Amino acid sequence: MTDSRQPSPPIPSNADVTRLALIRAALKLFGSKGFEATSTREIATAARANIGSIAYHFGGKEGLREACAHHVVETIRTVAGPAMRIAPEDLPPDEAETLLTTAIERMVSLVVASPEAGEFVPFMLREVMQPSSALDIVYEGVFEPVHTRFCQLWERATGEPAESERTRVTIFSLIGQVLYFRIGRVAVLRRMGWDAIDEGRARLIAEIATGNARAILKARRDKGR
Amino acid sequence: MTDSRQPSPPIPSNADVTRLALIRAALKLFGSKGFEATSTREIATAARANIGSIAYHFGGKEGLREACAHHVVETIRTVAGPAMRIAPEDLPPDEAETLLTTAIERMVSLVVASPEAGEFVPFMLREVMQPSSALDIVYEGVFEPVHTRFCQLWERATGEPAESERTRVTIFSLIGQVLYFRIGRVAVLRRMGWDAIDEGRARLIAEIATGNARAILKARRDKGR
DNA sequence: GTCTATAAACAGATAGAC
DNA sequence: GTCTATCTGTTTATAGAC
Repeated sequence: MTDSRQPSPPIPSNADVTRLALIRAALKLFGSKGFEATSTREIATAARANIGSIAYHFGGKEGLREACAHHVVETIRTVAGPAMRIAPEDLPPDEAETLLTTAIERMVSLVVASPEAGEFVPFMLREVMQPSSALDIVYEGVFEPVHTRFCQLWERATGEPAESERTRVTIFSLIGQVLYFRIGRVAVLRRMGWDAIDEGRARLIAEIATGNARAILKARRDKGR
Repeated sequence: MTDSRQPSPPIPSNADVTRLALIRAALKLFGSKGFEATSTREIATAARANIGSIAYHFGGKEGLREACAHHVVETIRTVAGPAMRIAPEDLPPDEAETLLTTAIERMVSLVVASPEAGEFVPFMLREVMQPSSALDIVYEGVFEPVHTRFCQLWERATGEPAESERTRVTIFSLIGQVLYFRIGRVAVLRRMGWDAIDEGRARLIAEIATGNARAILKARRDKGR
């Protein structure tokens, strides 16, 4: 009935709609409450589907978790892919620095954004805190490529080898300073006396995070001489 | 029977031993697996106590969580208390900077240390990720005082007001860069090709974290002129 | 205080009607 | 594909013996 054979943009079938609704609801609940704390009934209700549909589409709760991981990877690949593909060779140091700070700014937006895309981050953070079958998917699909990319930009900006221990650990510290604004969100809100992180506050955070990165970059360059 | 009336060092009764064993086991399990994913039976077995003892001593699972929070606060207060009480007034900038970097080094040891004290950190991070009745206890007992302390040292080192938005956000970024080595531990291990974080690796992380702090400090001081 | 038995609620998985 | 009824196991909390 709804089948019109278009090759390029596939028309979402009725089943696909249910499937996606389940993934979206699960992603949100897994991220905010945790996998074990979320019941399949809760997910089905939030997705306006029935409990049986989880078993039908994903084989079970664990399968749904993995489907969520794939969905996160695919979505991030779509939005961040183009920027990731710019070859780092032949980049002058100051352009590499600009790309790096821009990447940090984007990360702050993603991490701090309340709804929509921001749901991905808690899910991934929980996966990495408590490795499961879905960790490999998000690690290889997001963590590893993003970290590697940052390391390459760092090399172009400072001259330090991208894969040296020092560079890799430094990049983790740079990423960590941003991610904490999601993990410790309630502590941040309470300590700052904020009720939410609006755009202006997100800009302040981004400004400080990129400022930090530039300061560290500068210190390393000066030392390298 | 075991009651010898010594006022200062109270002899631990049989009940106190069970109580502490339960808290310790729960702290470890809540931290590593999460509150909901941990069953009371599991805790009782790990503590070599019976299930009923949790209801008896803490009223239930939720009460045990709060007892864990109090235990964490008390322990941290004992070990970090003395350093926290050094008055920040009249501190010359370079001494404030030294105190700040020393505090970061200690935080790295605590965060990266696998067993013992390191069990506190995952517990607190989970609490802050998913606020519960125990969050207030750890927030007011640890998060808030530590953050405030860092802000005061920052003021002495840079001249920026301790309670300005900029300072408070900066301190969060400084703390976040360290905490991520616990949250993203498995990602760090995998990306670094490490099987564990031994003392030498912990020193590398501490060196980079303190180096970052000094670089940011320097940039801010230069800008302030 | 310790320990066991049990109650009442809830979990995820499954079979089968539609 | 959707939806419901049900099975089986597990959960926390509780009552009561010792």
